Amino acid sequence: MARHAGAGDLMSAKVMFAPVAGRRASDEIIDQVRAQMEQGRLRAGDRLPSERELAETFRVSRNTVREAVRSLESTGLLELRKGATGGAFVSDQGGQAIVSAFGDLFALGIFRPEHLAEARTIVGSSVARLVCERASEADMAALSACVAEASAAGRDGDLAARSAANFEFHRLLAEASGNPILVILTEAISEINRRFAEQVGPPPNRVILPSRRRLMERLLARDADGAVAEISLQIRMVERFYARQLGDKRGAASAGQADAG
Amino acid sequence: MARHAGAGDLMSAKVMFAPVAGRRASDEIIDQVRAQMEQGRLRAGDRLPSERELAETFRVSRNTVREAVRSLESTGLLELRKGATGGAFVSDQGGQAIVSAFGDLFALGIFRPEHLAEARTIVGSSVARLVCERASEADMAALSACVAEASAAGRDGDLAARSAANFEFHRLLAEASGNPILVILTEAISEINRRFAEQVGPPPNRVILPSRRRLMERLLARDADGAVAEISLQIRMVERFYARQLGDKRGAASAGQADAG
DNA sequence: ATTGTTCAATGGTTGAACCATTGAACAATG
DNA sequence: CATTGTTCAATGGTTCAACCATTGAACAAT
Repeated sequence: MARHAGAGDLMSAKVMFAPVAGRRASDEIIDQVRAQMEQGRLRAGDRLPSERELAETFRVSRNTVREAVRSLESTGLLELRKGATGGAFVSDQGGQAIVSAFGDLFALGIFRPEHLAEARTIVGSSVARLVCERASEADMAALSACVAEASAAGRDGDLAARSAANFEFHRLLAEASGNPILVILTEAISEINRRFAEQVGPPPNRVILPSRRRLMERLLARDADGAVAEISLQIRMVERFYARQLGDKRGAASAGQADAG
Repeated sequence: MARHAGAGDLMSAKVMFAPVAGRRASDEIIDQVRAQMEQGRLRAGDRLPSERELAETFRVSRNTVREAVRSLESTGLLELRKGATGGAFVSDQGGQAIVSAFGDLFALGIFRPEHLAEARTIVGSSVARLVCERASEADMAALSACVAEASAAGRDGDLAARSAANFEFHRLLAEASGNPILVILTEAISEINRRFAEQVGPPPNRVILPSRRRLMERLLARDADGAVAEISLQIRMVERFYARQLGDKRGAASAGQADAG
C-alpha cells in the first residue's frame, strides 16, 4: 500500500527528491522549438527567424542559438541554408535521422548481424503481405521496371547500377505498402546492407534475379503467403552470401593476407 | 546502352558534374568521430579529448568543436558531462535517438495513427512469436510479475503506476524476444502511445487485463499463433479506445466545449 | 571517520568581430 | 527583349578571448 510519504520514518532521499536539472540554455531553446512543432505552429517548410533574431528573442548569445539549431539539424528536424534567403527551415526529411541512427547502433555493435537478419525478415514479410493487399497497378509496373533495370545493368556489367537498382527495388516495395514507417525501416536496413556491399561487393545477380522474378509473380498474383515465402528465402540467401564473404575475408586476413588476386 | 561520356555530343552538365559540397568544418569533425567509432577505435564508454584539446587537434575554434560535439550528442552518439572528470563520452544509449525521431515524425504528421497501428501490430506479433520460441523461465516470470503489478496498481486506483506497468510489460516482452531492434521499435511505439495516454488517460484495466492474462497463458504454453492472435486483438482494442477518446474530445470541443463533468 | 576547503579541469555561455555564400534588385550590354 | 555583369544586404559559418558554474579529487581540519 502507498505509505504516506514522510510519515515519521526515515525516508529515502531518493524517493522524495529528484536531481535538480542543470538545464542548458540551448536545450531550453530546443524544447521550445520542438513544442511549436508538436502544436503544429511550425510546419514542414516553415522558416525560423534568423539566428541573430532568435538570439535576441531568447536573450542568449548567437553561439547558444547556433548550438540549439545545430542539434535540431542533426536530429533531422531542421535544415540550414545559408545565403540571403537562407535560414533554418523545418525539414520534412526527418526519416534520415532514423536511418543513420540505425547505422550508428550497428557500427557500435549494439545491433548485431543476426538481429538485423531477423528484422529484415520481419519487415520484408510484412511489406510483401501489404503490397499484395494494396499495391496499385502503377506500383506493380514500377517494381517490374526496376527488376528489368537490374537485369539490364547486370548484362552490361554495370555493378554500381545493378546494386542501386536492387536497393531501389526494396524501397519501391516498401512504398507500395503504403506505410511510411515501413519505408523508413526498409531504408535503415538497406543502408546497413549497403555497407556490407561496399566491403565485399553486391551479391551476384545469379542469386538474386531468379528469386526476384518469382517474387514479382507472387505479388502480381496477389498471393501473400507465396510472396512472403519468396522474400524470406531471398533474404536468407543474401544473408548467407554476406556471411560467407565476410567470413572468407576475415579468414584470409587472419591466415596471413593471402591474396588470391 | 551506356554511351561514352563526352563523346562529341552536347553533354548535360547534370550528368558530368556534382555540386561542390561546401562542407562545414564541424561536419568534418563529426565524420571523423563517426569513422573512429565505425572502426571500433572509439567504443562505448570511451572519453574524447577535452573540447580545448580537440580544437587544437582539428585546428579549429572551440565553438566549432562544440557544434560538432553537440550534434553528436543529440544524435545519441555522445554524452556530455561537465566538471573536473567530465568530457564527451561515447554513449551506449543510442536507442533514445531513434525513439525521439519516431516521435518527431509523428508530431510532424508524417507518420499517421493508422501507420502506427499497423507497425504496432507487426512488431507486437513478431515479438510474441519470438518470445514463444525463446523466452527463458526468468523472462516469463518477469512478465507475470508485471501483469500482477498492473493489476494491483489498478485495484489501488494508482493510475500512473498502472500505466507504467502496462508500458513496462511491452518492454519486457520485447526484451524477451532477444532482439534489441525490436526493443527499440517497441519503445518508439510506446513513446507515442504514452503521449496519447497523457491526453486522454490510459485505457481502463477492464479492457487490458483480461486480454493480457490470456496472452500470458498463450506465451507460457509456447503457443505462437495463439499469442499473436491475442496480442493483435489487444492492440486493436487499445487502438479503438484511443480513437474513440480522441474523437469524443474533438467532437465535444467543436460542439461548443460542452463539458459532461 | 567525518566534514570542510582548496584547486584544477571541464563544459556552458558570452559578445564582438570577420568571412563566404546566396539571391534579389538593378544596370549594362548585345 | 533577353542575356549578362554588378552591387548589395541578409544569412549562416567561424574565430577569438574571455568569464562562469560544476564537478570531483586531493588535502586539511575536526
